[in-house]
Amino acid sequence: MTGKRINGWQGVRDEVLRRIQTGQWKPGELIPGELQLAHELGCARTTVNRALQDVSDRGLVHRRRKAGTHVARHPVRKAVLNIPVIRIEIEASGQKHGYRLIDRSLAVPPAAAAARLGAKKRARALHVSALHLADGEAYVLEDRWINTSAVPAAASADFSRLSANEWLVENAPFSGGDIAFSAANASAAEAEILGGAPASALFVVERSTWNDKTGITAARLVFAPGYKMLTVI
Amino acid sequence: MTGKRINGWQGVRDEVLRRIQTGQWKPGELIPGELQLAHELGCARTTVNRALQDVSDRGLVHRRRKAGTHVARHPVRKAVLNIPVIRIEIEASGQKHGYRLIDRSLAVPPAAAAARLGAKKRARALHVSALHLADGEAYVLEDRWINTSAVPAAASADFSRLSANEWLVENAPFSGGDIAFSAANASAAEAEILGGAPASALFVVERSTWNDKTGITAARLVFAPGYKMLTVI
DNA sequence: GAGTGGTCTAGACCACTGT
DNA sequence: CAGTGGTCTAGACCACTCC
Repeated sequence: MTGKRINGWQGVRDEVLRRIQTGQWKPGELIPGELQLAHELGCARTTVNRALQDVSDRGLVHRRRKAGTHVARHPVRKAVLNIPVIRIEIEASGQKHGYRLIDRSLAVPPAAAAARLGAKKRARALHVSALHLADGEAYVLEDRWINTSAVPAAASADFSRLSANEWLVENAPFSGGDIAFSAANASAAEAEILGGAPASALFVVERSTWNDKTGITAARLVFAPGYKMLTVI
Repeated sequence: MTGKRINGWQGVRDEVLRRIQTGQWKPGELIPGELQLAHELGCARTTVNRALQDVSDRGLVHRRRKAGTHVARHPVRKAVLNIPVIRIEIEASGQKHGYRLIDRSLAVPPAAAAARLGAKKRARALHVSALHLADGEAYVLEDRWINTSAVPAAASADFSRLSANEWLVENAPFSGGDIAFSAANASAAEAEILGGAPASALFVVERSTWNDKTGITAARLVFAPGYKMLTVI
């Protein structure tokens, strides 16, 4: 007994985090094995294993069989971004969600969008452009291409009341996707719709999703001036 | 036996994901209990529990004692951003990291920065401004305030060769922090240093970190034009 | 109160990898 | 080859919460 009270695997994790934060275990250093820690802290090895896997997931230690567990030299902090449906994001902040469909048409997407959809050249896809509002103010402009050969049902959805964003979540399951965050100067049209001066800096999110290697949709979300995306480490 | 081969808890997780993706289990629906699933898949309840916790962490199901496990109605996708030390980020992409210290001085921080540091009014803090380069090209401008009462050792670090970013990782452990991502128009000075037209849109990251409620540092990272931050879902 | 998930345990075997 | 983490198991008890 060390006199310390450890409360479950989260308690073990916190103790490990404390030893790293206080410098008791320094970067690059080998920490005791699971069995030894379990004995020291008075719990089963399984519990220590669970705790250390959590610390490893956070990037604070590296674990290798036979080599043991080492404190990371260059901890790679991980920030988890929650990506909810836009309506929910707005409502979660206590605001009223508004929605206005701007365009819905079948057309040949530009090369960049076609590539992200994995569609054939000159194949037509469904284009949906819409504005989301929070308490009546422009919030984000959604410009989206949908691969109708992968999601045929989309051809008969009208998107005038339910956004493509939300419709897809409920009707087009996906197995993976990628996201890019960047900044862009507002085009004249974007400045007109979103408000703010022409060429003002806008926060842009580009998402592609696919299901089993088949492209489903590619969206470009342009947020109104002043938007910040927040999270914690 | 169902004739299905399940390979460990990750196999169970994949099977659960498959059933959600294919719509076999629909949004809002109650899925079988752990014991029943364990029996169906031919493994121990512990294994099913491990798998379902992983699926829950991804936001695809909600679990409540007594109520059981339900498929989420509005799955909140989570994107994990890796936040490495800037030098490592540049070197990981195969480029050569360059570094130029622009300013290092003790001064009274502006109100916004002071608030993020949790410092007293009119208290002085250490200001460090530096440019990081990738293969000789401007990459990101780092503008940072350090709370010297929380990290006294910083006062004697010179930051001319090792960036404050990296020095702090090794010398000032922290327990938490927050990050904000946004877009901003380049100031004249920023355009001059980073290249690109005046007022071009720049990607901005603002970080604050603290240790046990004591503010450590507040940094504003302004990336060169065209920067994109990528991740997967 | 009863049912479900959350966690702990002790033991076992496997998988990887440094020496 | 040997040491360490990765995982599975069966059983147990606890904690929460819906009815």
